[in-house]
Amino acid sequence: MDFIIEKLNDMQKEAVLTGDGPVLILAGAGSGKTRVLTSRVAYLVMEKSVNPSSILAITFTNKAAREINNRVGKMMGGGMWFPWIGTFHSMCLKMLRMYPESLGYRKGFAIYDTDDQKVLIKDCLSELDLDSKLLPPKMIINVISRSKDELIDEVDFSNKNSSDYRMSLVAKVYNVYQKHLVEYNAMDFGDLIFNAVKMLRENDNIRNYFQNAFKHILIDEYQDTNTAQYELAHILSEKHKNIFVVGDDDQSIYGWRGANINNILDFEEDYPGCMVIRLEQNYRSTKNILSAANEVIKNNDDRKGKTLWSDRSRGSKVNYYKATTDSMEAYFVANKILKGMEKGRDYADYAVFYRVNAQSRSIEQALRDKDIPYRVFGGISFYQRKEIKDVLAYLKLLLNVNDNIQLKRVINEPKRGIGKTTLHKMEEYAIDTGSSMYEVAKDADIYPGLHKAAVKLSGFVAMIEKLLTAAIEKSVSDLYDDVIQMTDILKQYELENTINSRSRIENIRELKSAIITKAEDYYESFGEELTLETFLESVTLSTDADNETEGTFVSIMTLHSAKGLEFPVVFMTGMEEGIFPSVQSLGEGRLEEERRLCYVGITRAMDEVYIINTMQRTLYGRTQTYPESQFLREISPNLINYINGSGPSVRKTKTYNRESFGGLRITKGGKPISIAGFTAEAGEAADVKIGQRVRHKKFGDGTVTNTEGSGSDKMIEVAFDMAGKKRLMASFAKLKILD
DNA sequence: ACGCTTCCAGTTTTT
DNA sequence: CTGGAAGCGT
Repeated sequence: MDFIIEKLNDMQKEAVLTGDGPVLILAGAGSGKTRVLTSRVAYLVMEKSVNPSSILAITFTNKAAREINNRVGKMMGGGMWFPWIGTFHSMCLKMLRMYPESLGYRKGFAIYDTDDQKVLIKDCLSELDLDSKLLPPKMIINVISRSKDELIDEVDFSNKNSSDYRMSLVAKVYNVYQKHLVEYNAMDFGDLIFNAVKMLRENDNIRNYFQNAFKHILIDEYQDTNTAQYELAHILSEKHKNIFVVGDDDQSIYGWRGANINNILDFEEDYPGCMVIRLEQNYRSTKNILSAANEVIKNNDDRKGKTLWSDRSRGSKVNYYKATTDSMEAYFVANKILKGMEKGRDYADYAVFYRVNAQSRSIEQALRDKDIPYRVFGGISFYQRKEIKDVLAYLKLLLNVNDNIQLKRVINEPKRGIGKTTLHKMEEYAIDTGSSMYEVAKDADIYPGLHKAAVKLSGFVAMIEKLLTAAIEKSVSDLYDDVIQMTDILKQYELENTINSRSRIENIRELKSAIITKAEDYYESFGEELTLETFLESVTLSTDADNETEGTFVSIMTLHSAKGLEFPVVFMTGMEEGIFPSVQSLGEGRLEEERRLCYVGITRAMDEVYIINTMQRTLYGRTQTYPESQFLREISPNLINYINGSGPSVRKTKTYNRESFGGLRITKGGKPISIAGFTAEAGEAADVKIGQRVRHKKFGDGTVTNTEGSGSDKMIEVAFDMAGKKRLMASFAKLKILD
């Protein structure tokens, strides 16, 4: 154990060795958070003789969970099994699977993803005769999900929203939606946490059992927990009070998804007498990069406050490049990467970040053009693809034939001549008889409205029945073969024979490899054959973020997906007001979260950062101009290396012809006539920063766009509103600083 | 019931 | 620009 402790700095040691009771670790970016967490787990087991099965460690991704498991295993020489390391969702699922009846569920309940939710919501809308134009399913899903995050059930929601007509309708949908979920024996993602809390609250025995079972609770990324997760942790830790949370309020970027930053901000009040330890030494970035990140984040009010420092060298300045178009931006990135490769860099050293997935297109194009291998992270994951979801829906249906949502997805996929009229009738009969659509399909010939479709329906039923037998007898991968073969799902794509359809076939084939790999892993870990249930569960709870970032390729991803990763060289693209920060966040006053996102981006970099914006961007088929991001101006110019000091904006500066502009009177020709009460001393504005508005006697008002050099040689570049761009000697220019 | 056309919306997304 | 959904004609 000593060899583990030796490697830690004082603060990390304190964190790892701290005694029982609540502990809050405020761990800055790159401060060795995972090392602390894993060391703590190893310490508890090896020094404090804590049983691994009484440790509950919660992470936000499966990847992080795996990493902790592996690292702890390695530290302890392997062979130790931690049954309770996982994500909030997987841990809750594990608890719920033990006592599903306590909530009126049956064994083997299904998990609904967003797609399933959407279908079910639409069903609920039509059942209630509500217009999906007035109440878009997406919005309803959002409202319901946020409510579950806040532990507001359908009854509470209805009571709270009785005055708002629209919301009272949503309340109705929420109610019917929950009813159907139980009926279909299914839970959505939000239910997993919500129901776990409910189960613990309402059942003394179950609560006591888990409170006793978990002697130590450790939570990673605590800043991104929502209210339900907070409550879960609170209940579980009530008895032993050993709650050890690690997080960084400055990296809370999932507020829009229900994360409650107050969980971390108020930890000290919620857990009186808790220990607070700050990890402020950053082992990742150079001093310059860190300073830039610190300068940005210090503009936030809603934070605990901490300043990261680094032992590393100053390093190079933060590079700033102003491109003309998004395509130029992308080629700048590509060329920089090629140059770096000549100097001995590896493709894997590079990451390109952007605010929205749609921005990846131009980046991808430039990289492809320059033959640079890359990989896009996030976006539509493999398991979200339509063709994969179709195959999975068949498998899910085999787990529960009464799951109408899956049945509706596959019954006419591929086309079997079963259309919506038939489906509508089946649905009605199912409601009338209180059975499922599959039961109705089985007895299609006894229902008057289904005579015509009866033959087709019985064909479908016969196929499913055969597959049901196969599901009992065969392994998941053999069952997959049967599904593909009997449903003939590939045929339509083969006939289509387009690039698109061929890639769909490839994906479906790829699914088999995924099944085989999972089955092998499972056998290795548990010595048992992978069950269909376990397979589907792991698929719904896994995401793209679990993918490996190692390899010889450039990683390109959204800033959100970048959290937790690090790269020697980072490109922050699209640093434009309206893109990043996004218009939506500006409109909703959610600037601080955007700024945290910027902080996350910069702190991913080890050696070099390139911040890029462009004057013209084509997004969603619309070309627009955006001003540079305010975050850029928050970094002081002495930390920035301006790659192209004067962009083409010089030539583009227009001569305004307005009567009055910025307190300046001008004539038709654009020449100022007089400036009332103007006085300025030479050198008064020697320390101006980029973005600063200044006034010049001759040129009028303008914005500082660049500064170069220092001391008496310092040059300032100012884009004057009327007179265009001028370069001035800082120590001589008579400039007045404006507010 | 199906396939073709038109229309529309379009952040971020660890589960 | 692009994918998905709704609408319409066969």
